[in-house]
Amino acid sequence: MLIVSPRRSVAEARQTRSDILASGVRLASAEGLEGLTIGRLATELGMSKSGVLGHFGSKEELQLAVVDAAADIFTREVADKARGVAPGLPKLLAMCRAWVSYLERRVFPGGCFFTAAASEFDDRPGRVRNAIAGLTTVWNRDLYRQTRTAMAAGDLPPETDADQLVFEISGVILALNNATQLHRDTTAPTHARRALTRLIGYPITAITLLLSLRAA
Amino acid sequence: MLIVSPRRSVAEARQTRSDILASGVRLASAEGLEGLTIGRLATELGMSKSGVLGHFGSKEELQLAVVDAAADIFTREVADKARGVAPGLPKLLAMCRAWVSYLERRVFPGGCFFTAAASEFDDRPGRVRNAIAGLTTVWNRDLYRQTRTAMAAGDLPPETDADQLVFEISGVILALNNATQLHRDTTAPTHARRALTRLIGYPITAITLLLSLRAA
DNA sequence: CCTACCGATCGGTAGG
DNA sequence: CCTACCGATCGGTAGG
Repeated sequence: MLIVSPRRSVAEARQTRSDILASGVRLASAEGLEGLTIGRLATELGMSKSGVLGHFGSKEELQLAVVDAAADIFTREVADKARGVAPGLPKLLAMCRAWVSYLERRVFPGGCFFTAAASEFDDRPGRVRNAIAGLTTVWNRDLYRQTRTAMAAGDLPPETDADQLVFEISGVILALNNATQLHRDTTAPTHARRALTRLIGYPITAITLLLSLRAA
Repeated sequence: MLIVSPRRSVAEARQTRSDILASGVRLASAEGLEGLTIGRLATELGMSKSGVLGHFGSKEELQLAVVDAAADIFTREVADKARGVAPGLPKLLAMCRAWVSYLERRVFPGGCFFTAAASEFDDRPGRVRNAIAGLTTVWNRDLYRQTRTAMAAGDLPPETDADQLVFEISGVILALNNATQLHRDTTAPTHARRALTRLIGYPITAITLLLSLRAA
């Protein structure tokens, strides 16, 4: 019994898929997940539309794959930067620092991929919306956990309202993204660091982070 | 010399235009300013596409008119609610109160119209982007002005960084919008009021507003 | 304000 | 992974 052999090797196909996703993340970051059309992607990659679509099956699957690829980038840029840091306050500070840096460096040219995606899909029930909501919930939960650990360790006041703190941190992040993208406001990272420092009670600069590490 | 008479009277045409904009604001709030297509608008209104387009000339003009119509609603919901209030701290409190209420009541079903529009257009240079950026700049400037007035009156500490305060207020607003729309988080308005109260140093509840008024 | 169009592009399929 | 399609919809125009 013969199996029809693919025109490209498995390794080549995987590379193509990863190329498509890299272009897709960039395109979706600038134009939105709906503005990411199969035709534009194909043109940009010098492929046929069906060649692109064949890797995913439908536009929704393509969107889900692009969201996953963007999440990998975010994880590499933020969570991984705090991976070796002691849980609690040091890790909370490191995450905030990396988050601000991720927005300051404009890792996604269109600003935070997930803020844009959330705003685009928060009114459209479906798998894409669920994926975005799920990811941001996980990241917020991580902030919450580090806050509770910091409280337990006595590094944050015991009367801290952890949910409230996470809400306010998310606000600073959103304000930074908004000011950077819409107003091209270059003072925004400074405002964001100042706000976070006041919220958490410790400067979020690198030096303090090192001191926290040494103390841990 | 004859002028070709329109099929509808001027008053009727104006009413039609206003009907189109009302539908347009609702559609754009849910689907985005790009998802607002002339065909869908026509179907929803029981009109022909060219009948809709004739009122605006092009899709971009339609988008600009919809942004203006949404700005009128925002002004009615927020700025007008603080119109009679004394400048400075009382007005700042009243504006924040109205802003939270506007998001809590979900005046636009898709969440803050301008947050969504900003996220959609922050990467697309053009008149629509300029209109959105201009409006949010005006509203932020109003917050800034009231902050300065409150400082001059001694109602806020003289060392207050007004730009920083406006940045942080905008973050609370954005976090409230995000939590409400993406996570359907009903505790968000409480978090937002608590954050604003702490930022400004006075409760933003109605009773305090009345007391501030009496004291003024 | 309508009908009747236009070329372009959309997501997706058949078949190889 | 390609060519060659499909019906639907896009923004917009001509002409009345």
